[in-house]
Amino acid sequence: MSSVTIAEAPIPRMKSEDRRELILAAAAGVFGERGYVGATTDAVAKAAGISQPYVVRMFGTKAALFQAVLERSLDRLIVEFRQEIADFTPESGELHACIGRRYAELLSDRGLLLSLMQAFMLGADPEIGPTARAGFMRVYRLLRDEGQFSPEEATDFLAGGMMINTLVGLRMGVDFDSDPDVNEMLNAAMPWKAAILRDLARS
Amino acid sequence: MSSVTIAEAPIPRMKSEDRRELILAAAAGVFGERGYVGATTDAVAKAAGISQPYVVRMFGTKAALFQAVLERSLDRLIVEFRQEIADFTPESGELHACIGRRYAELLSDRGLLLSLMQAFMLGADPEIGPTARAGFMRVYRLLRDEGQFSPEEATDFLAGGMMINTLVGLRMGVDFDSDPDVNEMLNAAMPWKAAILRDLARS
DNA sequence: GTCTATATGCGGATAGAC
DNA sequence: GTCTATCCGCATATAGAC
Repeated sequence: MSSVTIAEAPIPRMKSEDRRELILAAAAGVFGERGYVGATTDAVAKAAGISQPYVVRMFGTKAALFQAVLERSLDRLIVEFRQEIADFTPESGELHACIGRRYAELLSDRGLLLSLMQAFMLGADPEIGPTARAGFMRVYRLLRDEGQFSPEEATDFLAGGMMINTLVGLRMGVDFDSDPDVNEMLNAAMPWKAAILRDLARS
Repeated sequence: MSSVTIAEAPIPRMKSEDRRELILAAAAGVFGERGYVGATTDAVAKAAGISQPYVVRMFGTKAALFQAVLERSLDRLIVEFRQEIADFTPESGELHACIGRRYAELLSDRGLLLSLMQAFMLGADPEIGPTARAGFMRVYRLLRDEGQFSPEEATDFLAGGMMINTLVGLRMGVDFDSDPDVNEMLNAAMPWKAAILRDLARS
């Protein structure tokens, strides 16, 4: 009979706070993969397992979503660096090497690094530009003030980071490591653990 | 009378070869500014002073246009580097510093560096990715084989380049140099001529 | 060689039900 | 809290005239 209760479609409900985090994580991946403009709210929605209008509903606009992703990525980066600085003891080796290792570990969330890098390319955008510049300087100041880096040490460190970001952006190592030159280059660029990048790359 | 010859609208004709170069130059700027997806063929057309369909007509598709821009940017970069290596004499100082200066001068065509960098972020794209990776390796090999850089020297040099590209992408120095930290950082990142970047930035 | 007009598809955003 | 349906604008690409 029509009054029989049929198994209802499982509509997963969630506290909007949790849902928000879920969307942000998905969005970081999509923005990192396709860039700000190339990413669609629909792709984010699919990655988060919800409907496209709901993504927009939660953040108002795609631009606002991107800003939120950017903020989150930066916060997480800074938390990691700060903790490495706090945990640091002279026996661990050199501080910049330790932070470098920590940075390399962040590669496990490729979206984090790439969404940041995408933002760094959008300096001309009137809304994103200022946020991106301010974010970059936050990292610089952290290294200098809390990490006791000299300006030169800080910029050298950042240069290495931008190099790694670029290599991640290029998807180096994915299906390219048949070329011995690539491996030579990757090893030189990341004495730490080119291995890690290689592992992560297959995805 | 209707047969009187009125001054006709000046329709500038050109050899398609010249027109092609004109479009490529305009496109490099637009792609650099807005990214591959964000750039519109219409914006390129306007920058080149022609109609949108004509842009498409000449290159077939937007993707093909981007590939052409990428190729052109890389070729120009490599020509510059190669010449600097050829002109090099021990009295000029250190080779990597000379090439660095040459790189800094390329900043005058911001589109060149930025369109390259945009391509480097598109490694996930099935068409652009391979071209971008191959291009990056071309530069690496040039430094190593013709410039006699060790792998470590080459990657360090490239890291500095990626840092500069990032700063250009961020439009650092444009309306941000009221912050003394920014100037400190820029000076550390580019002992060469932070001044040049500053000049170029206003545009 | 270059344009105008336009077809077509896609993506962000809104309305409103459940 | 979450969905379906849908509007609307924009951008690539095509057709075809000059």
